[in-house]
Amino acid sequence: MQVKSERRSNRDRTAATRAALTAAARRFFVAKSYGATGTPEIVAAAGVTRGALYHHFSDKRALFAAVAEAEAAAVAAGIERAAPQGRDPIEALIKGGEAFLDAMAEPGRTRLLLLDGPAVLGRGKIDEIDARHGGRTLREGLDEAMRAGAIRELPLETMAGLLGAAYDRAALMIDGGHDSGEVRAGLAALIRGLAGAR
Amino acid sequence: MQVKSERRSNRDRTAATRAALTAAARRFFVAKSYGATGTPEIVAAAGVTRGALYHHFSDKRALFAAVAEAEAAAVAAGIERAAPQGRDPIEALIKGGEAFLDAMAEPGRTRLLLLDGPAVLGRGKIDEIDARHGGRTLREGLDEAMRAGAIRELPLETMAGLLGAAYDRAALMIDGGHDSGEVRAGLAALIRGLAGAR
DNA sequence: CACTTGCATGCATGCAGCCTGTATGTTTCC
DNA sequence: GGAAACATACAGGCTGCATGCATGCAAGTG
Repeated sequence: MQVKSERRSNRDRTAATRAALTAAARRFFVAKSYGATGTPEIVAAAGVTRGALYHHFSDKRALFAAVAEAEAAAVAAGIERAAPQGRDPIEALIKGGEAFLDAMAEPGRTRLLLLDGPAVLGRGKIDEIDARHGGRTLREGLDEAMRAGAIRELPLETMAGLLGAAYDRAALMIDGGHDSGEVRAGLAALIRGLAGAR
Repeated sequence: MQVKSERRSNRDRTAATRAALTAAARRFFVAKSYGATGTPEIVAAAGVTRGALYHHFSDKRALFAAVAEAEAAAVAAGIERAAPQGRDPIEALIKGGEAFLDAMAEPGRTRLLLLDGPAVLGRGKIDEIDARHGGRTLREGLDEAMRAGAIRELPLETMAGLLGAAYDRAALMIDGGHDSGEVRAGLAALIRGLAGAR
């Protein structure tokens, strides 16, 4: 009689190990922040050793980057799923923002993407991640609204950055207990303001 | 003949040591970030030992908090100094924002207050610091503009938070090489938009 | 009003525990 | 047989604390 040998392909092993590591890391990073989390507790929770971790990730930072990347992708997917693509580009923009806030309501996302992310990975890296995922939606929405003449013509990258920051803070405020309706109304006012101005 | 005995009162000693520590710490935190800076290098640069550090600060975090607090106060002082208090509350708001960006151009401030600050001290703590210093100016300016009927009536705290986030990001963008004029124009457009909207 | 006596404050040194990253083995796949 | 996946062992560094020493300081004493 022989113990179930649990034979797996290398690809499966890698995928499973990486998934276990990022999942465990995510829990700790969310609960205790990146800095206060040690790799020993991560690997213990994931059921592997530190050797496996450093085999798959060059660094503790690289592990965090993987977690953040997945989180940003999940946010973008949430927005994409809810994307209405209505006629009015202004309303589409606002709806997209609502979808973003809904997606960011998932526990831990604000900490990962808005607090620790910039500090651990640097503004540049987190901007690049954002540009590929969530921030892209906003930039495209703004672009469309400008092309349609619905809002004032202004430098796209700049406005996407400034409005994106407002949306990020909005997510943080809601996460901190601030009234969600008020925050959303404020954001809508900001957007509509860009439409009216000469 | 006796060696200059360097006799100092305890108050003076404390002030000098704390100043040396926070100054040295600021340099490293700015150059290498909070996480990558060790207390040994800080105390070496300050010319004291780790014993002195832990005598004056409960924690490495507490030392960072002292640095951030001083930085925020310096920013607020810069704004206060440049405060125009013109007739038009809208223009006053925009001018105040320009003063904020000028103050934030001082090297290291974006990293201390906008990147590491929130991650190390937490959003709550950094908000509280901001509320006492720089953010106060914005909130008061908005309040005045609303009372004067110059901009749309909206929840004050909420709008101060959202606009404050845009200004923070603006400082980061400029620090990152983004064109300052464009960013300032974008911010002005956001503010003026609030004036026009119904 | 000197003076010393006792205590608190400021600071240095040494230690314990933990953590990161790497180097080196061992097992599993291919 | 070789490479990939993983485990184990080790070196260096860092944080926070506990302990020890010196100096300022306030109160009492003669």
